[in-house]
Amino acid sequence: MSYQIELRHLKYFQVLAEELKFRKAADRLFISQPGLSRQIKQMEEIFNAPLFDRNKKKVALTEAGLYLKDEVDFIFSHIENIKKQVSNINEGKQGELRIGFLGSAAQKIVPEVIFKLNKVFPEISTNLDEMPNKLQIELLEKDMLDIGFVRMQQFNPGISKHMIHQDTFSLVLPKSHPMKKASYEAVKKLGDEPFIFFSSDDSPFYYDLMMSICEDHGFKPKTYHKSVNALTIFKLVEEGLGIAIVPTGLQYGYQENVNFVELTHIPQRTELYMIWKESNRNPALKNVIKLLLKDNT
Amino acid sequence: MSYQIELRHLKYFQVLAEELKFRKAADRLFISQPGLSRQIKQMEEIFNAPLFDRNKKKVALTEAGLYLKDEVDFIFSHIENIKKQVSNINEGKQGELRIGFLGSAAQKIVPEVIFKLNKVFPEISTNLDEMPNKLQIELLEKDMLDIGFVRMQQFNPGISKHMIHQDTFSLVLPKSHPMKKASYEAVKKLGDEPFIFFSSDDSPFYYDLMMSICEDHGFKPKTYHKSVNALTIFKLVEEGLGIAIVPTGLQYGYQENVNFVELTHIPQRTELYMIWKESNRNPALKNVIKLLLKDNT
DNA sequence: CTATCTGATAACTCATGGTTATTACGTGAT
DNA sequence: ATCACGTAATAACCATGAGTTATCAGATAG
Repeated sequence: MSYQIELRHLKYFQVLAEELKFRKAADRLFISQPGLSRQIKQMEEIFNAPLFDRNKKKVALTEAGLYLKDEVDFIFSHIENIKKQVSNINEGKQGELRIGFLGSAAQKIVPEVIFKLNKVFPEISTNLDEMPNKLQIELLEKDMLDIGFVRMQQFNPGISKHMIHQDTFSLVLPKSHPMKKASYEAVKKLGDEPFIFFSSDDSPFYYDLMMSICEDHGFKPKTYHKSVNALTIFKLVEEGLGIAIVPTGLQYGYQENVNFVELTHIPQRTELYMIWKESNRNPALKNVIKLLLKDNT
Repeated sequence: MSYQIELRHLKYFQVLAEELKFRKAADRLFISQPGLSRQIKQMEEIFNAPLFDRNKKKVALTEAGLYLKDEVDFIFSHIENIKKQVSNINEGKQGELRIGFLGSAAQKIVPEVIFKLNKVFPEISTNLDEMPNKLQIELLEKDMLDIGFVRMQQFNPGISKHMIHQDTFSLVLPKSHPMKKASYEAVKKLGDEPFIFFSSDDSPFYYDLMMSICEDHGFKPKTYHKSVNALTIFKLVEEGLGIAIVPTGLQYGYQENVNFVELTHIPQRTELYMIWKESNRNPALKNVIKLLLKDNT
């Protein structure tokens, strides 16, 4: 065992694997091309396997190199997290949780969870960001997020879920609209009105659910406007551009300008899940999960 | 950002964290004590946090250092696995699976699984080891095992399971024993006979299940001999030292010297689970899991 | 109060990562 | 062809910093 592998090697490998050009990679690393060549060569000796095919024409990753690239990316992202964590602990915090959540959970549920969390772990700080389902999953997978709050049905393997809240849907109507809570009869009556929905791109499942409500009542909604943002939707309803169906929980704080009519009788419910990645090594997360599982058994 | 962290630092830290003595750690690392001192100091600068308390009296890990130790151990074990994996891929193998299994699955089930596996992934090599439940879990957690075959009920979080096989129990009786398959009446009849069981240490759940069978029939078994090993149990039965209850699947290959009487009417069943750690990054494992989940949906 | 631990500091040296200069080979344009 | 401009590998040199030895300052123990 002549040499020892170092992070330097891995960093060089990582950049070269991205650029697939020694010159370009060397420039990005602020070293000379021969220097990089030598280090990569050394690395291949250590691993006892070629990592790049040099066909005099092109530099390409070998099978082994392809595998290694993923792992190296993982290692560096992991080390980055460790650094943050160490400095957190050093500053007296137990750790930091990076939390993503849907706008539709921002009003009531997420604040409640954070409040509870803070009561039990006052030394854990949080970093909250509103974002759509899809992005949450993506960042979770990359270890760039610790906890997500999403509405969806299917989850990739390696993602754990815990149902936080089940909610009915509510109609959102302009103040001027003839239908009121008291005079409510049926969704069917609204078949001709234009609907405003959440964008389907970010959470197709949620969109399908909305559609199923309308379908159950025998009509296909006309949709002229979509938005990812609840406030925007309310604004549009307020302006008389259409009506909407949203999770009932969203009404907190918005009752002034629009009317809410809860649809308790229809079967559809929306479930808010707290999700996290099984393999996430953030110790703060581990504590939270432990607490969560103890609470609900 | 003055310096860059290197694996060297982490290795030194790891050893010092174990020894908690600069001299001793330096000796183990084959470097001089001042060299180690300097590298650790540098490391603390990089992390911007003290990792050791030096009280003029004793060297001890700080809170942050304690956390880091775990992570560093993880990183090195991970890199070790990566090295093996890279050399595997380089040698044409898709990868290697380290598989642990109970003796009671060795006869029929594990070979069948391996056979299927080999048909789909001939380039994945395996490394099979018989071991008790407990050890499998332990090695799995440490990423020293990829797949386990266990009989148990509860699993730690982070461990995934998949039921492979459900089996009835069978009585194991000496050839000379009056009770035969044909003449079978009830387990109760055996209340006075001495029983031979699997050791309770390694799988308390399994032991409890055995007990419940006897309990259901109104007796508490007398047990003089225990063993982890099925063959040993059969041998003891053969020698007339008692009778046993084992998963029916175990009889394959052993019918010569003892009689098996399958207990189809009692409710107890034993379930063999294939288990793995969610966060295991072995790509060969990922392939196998994917196949497994596709098969059974 | 000495003998012997401990870890930190200071000054030196030498291995090796990174450098420049050069070679060798490919491609594409003229 | 051959010239200009790519690519990466090789060789020889340089200089940074990891590891060295020597020493110091406290703590502990006989």
